[in-house]
Amino acid sequence: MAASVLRYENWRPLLYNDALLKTENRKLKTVLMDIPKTYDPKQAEQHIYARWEEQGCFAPEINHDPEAPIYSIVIPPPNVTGSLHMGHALQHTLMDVLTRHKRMCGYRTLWLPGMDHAGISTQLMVSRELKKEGLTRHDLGREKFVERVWQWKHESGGQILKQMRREGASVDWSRERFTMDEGLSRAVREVFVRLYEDGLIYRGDRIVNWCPTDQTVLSDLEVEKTPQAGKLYYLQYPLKTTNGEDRRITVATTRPETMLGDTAVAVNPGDERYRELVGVTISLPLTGREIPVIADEYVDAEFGTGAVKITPAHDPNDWEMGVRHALPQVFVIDQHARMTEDAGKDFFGLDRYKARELVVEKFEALGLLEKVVDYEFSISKCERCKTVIEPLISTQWFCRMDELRDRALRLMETEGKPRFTPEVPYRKVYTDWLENLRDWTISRQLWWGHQIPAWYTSEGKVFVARSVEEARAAAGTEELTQDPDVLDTWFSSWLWPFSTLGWPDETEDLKTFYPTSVLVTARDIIFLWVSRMVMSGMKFIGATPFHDVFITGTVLDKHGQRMSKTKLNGIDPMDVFEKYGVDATRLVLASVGSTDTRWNDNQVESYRNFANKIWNAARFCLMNSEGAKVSPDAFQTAAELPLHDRWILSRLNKTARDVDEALKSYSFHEAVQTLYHFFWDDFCDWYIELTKADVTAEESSPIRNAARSRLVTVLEQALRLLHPFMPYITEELWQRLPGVDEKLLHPAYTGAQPTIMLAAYPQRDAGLIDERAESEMNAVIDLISRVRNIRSELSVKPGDRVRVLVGANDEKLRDVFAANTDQIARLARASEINIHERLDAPRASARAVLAGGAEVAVPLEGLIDFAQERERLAREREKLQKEAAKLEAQLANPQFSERAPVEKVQETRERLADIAQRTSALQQMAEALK
RNA sequence: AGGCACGUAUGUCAAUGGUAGACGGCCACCCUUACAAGGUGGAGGUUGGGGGUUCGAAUCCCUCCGUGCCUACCA
Repeated sequence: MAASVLRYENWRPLLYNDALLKTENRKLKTVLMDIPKTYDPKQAEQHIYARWEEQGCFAPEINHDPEAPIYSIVIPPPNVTGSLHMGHALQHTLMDVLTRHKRMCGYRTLWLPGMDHAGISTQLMVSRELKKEGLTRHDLGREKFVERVWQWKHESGGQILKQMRREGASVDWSRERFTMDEGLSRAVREVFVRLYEDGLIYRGDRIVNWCPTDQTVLSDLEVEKTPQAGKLYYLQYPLKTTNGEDRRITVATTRPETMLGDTAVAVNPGDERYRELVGVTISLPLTGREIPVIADEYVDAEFGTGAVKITPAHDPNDWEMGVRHALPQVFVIDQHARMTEDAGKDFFGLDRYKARELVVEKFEALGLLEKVVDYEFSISKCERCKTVIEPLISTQWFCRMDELRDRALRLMETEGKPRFTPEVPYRKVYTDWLENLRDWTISRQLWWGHQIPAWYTSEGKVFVARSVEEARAAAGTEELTQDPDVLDTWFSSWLWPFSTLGWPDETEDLKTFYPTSVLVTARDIIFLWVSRMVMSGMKFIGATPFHDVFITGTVLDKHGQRMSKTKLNGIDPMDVFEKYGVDATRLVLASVGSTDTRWNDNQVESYRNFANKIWNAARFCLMNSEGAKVSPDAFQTAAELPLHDRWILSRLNKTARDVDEALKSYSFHEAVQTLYHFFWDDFCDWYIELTKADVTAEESSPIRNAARSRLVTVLEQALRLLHPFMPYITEELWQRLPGVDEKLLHPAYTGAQPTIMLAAYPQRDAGLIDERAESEMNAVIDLISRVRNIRSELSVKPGDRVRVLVGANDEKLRDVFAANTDQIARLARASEINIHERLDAPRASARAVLAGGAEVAVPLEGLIDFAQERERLAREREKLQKEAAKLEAQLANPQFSERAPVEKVQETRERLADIAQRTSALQQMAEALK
């Protein structure tokens, strides 16, 4: 029976139809007792998401308030090849928290999902599949290959989107985008043409990072540098002398094979050792070529021998020097990293590393190898396939960045946009990088991607156009060949915030949701992506693409290492969901926020326990919910409300206030802490316990039902506060509360099916924050805690009742205790509470001092060891005296009272006075024991 | 090499220059009718070392040690 009751679709009408609510069905409690004692996250995770999706809760259209403020986020598009890792889970959690929060606040909310076509990764992935069939992409040809990639995408791409559903990500699937969609491709072509027409895109010969495996150029940002233990070879080059004298110049190199392409040796112009050699000719060994010695400031006289071999065709720095000195370029290495014909017949066709060995061998044979030393240097590798990069000269397309860069920098300077969180250090990181920006190599020698919209005539004349038709018209001929290269993947990603909204058309979405509210992303793509989006946004829309940028921390493994596929130290978020539930995992991730954090299962476990605590608190409320109803009126009888009710209202409103402020400043950790403590400490530990007496009464009565209604009403508010962080459990429970209906929805969503995700997020009501209730409640809590403390220290059996004697000078305090004797007696397990102005307790009592100077005694004839008890009191006094000493020293310092703010001095005096009072009370108690 | 962070309880992390906290773990006692994934109570810190500024420093400055990240170059 219980199992069917718990089904989402049918349990609510079954339990809470009006008839049941009216008739006080006795069976209700029995049925509800069958709610399991532990929360099973999987059950909720299975059905709830689909329901939200079916009802269209994620789309901004659900909000029908024309005046609603706008909140929008575009997802950093994950690679189509990717599957969910911790970094995604972290970002998605934060974006979902923000989105759900704003949605519940009545904003018209859009969180737009989508994917990136990920040029190199995807092409590699499909090529690898082909390899299994014994094919290469060249066997298929370009068209068939691209078709095959699309097929792969449809069949197995986008795993991550399914996983996002499990995460509870409230993205609008109706607006899902892919960077290779027709719409986005059109935006890419439009941007390319406009930049070309503005003279910002050009084609030219440059030395570039070439990946010999992937057969494509890579941008600097796609290259990773790794330290490498290698060798430094000292090669001697004979100088051409008129008198036939054997003179040599020694150069040091890590890549001897490139000497075959040397066209000069450079020295620093200020270097005395070589001054007279500048201009002298060298006969380059193994080649028979003659090359000059030149002088250039770039050369560091301190390093190596102070003389550098120059290979303009195969080294970026040498290339630049070659340009400065008009040196010839000799190509000795080809695109497959093999030696060319120009390297000489001994080397032609050799792999670069084989060639290196052979060069060294030959130098040694010639007696020109001076020495070889061990040397550690960093080597450039392809980020994707880890092949060592070969710098090569080739014709590529470039984008000039100066103008774009300047606008982005000005935006930061004048408006402080985008606003980075954490501002330190990312604002500086961002601007520093922009200031040193170089031109962007945008062409890639791949097949998968946006083919460059440039066409060539048979004479090689180029026409850049939005379409082949446009190009033909411009060229006046049908005989055009399109540039075979595709654009860097980032050339579509950098348009993401507006291309996804329909640009270049002036769509409603673009007008409504651009600029987006915030970008949540990882720090390693601040340059690759964030800065470029700002530049494109400024250029093409004239406005920043996002107001805020939140940079997440990194989830590390337990040794503080980055999680990575190669290290196999990654933790799969899906496994964690499976083990602890999505909601618990989300709390951990929300707590991570912007700090680097080592992953720790204990943390998830503790939040799993928290979810269970919520479950059981709700279970208790439901078991005692006959005659109760969630209602804003539950607290309307304000004047007569008991202390604990006024107190929980105050706590609730402070919590709403604090969570709101925390989220405003992206302090996710603080928001989680606030909610955790409110729910567990305030609501469970105290409120439920304090209201239990009324709520669990056997017989129905107006008092009982009112107390029950207040209880479920507070619970309902708490669930709403928790919802953005823990969407599943809150929905699961919310649906079961009595009296939950469409009236609880935010006004912007009236008419929608009742769901907590469209309920109004609790806003602080300053009028309900009640400092007096809080301080009175604190006094009661303090008293109960002290009695519990005494019981524990003196090993009083839990079942034994004790007498509690209270002495308080303050009449108001006595009134507070008097008004709550039943509560105190119940929670402290006391048989009676006697409150007097002065404490008058039997000698055989355990005593304690409360905050505010009240005293409490628990008579324990036979249990008290007088000496031990005196010692206990002495220890406590000692603690206080230590603190008092510190405060006294502070006050004794004349500088303190002179320079510290008046309130601080006053506060210190009060604290000291309080301590003095408590100390003397403890003293008297000790006396009483003699 | 330069730059930027970080270093707090046994672990993971908090703390506008003003009483150093939370969670987990640990110890003791309790299956008290929402919850043992729980309850009650408790132990545990010269905030990496040293110096300085200040009435007052985990917080600001200097320095050393350790860790991480970024950028550039390394012929």
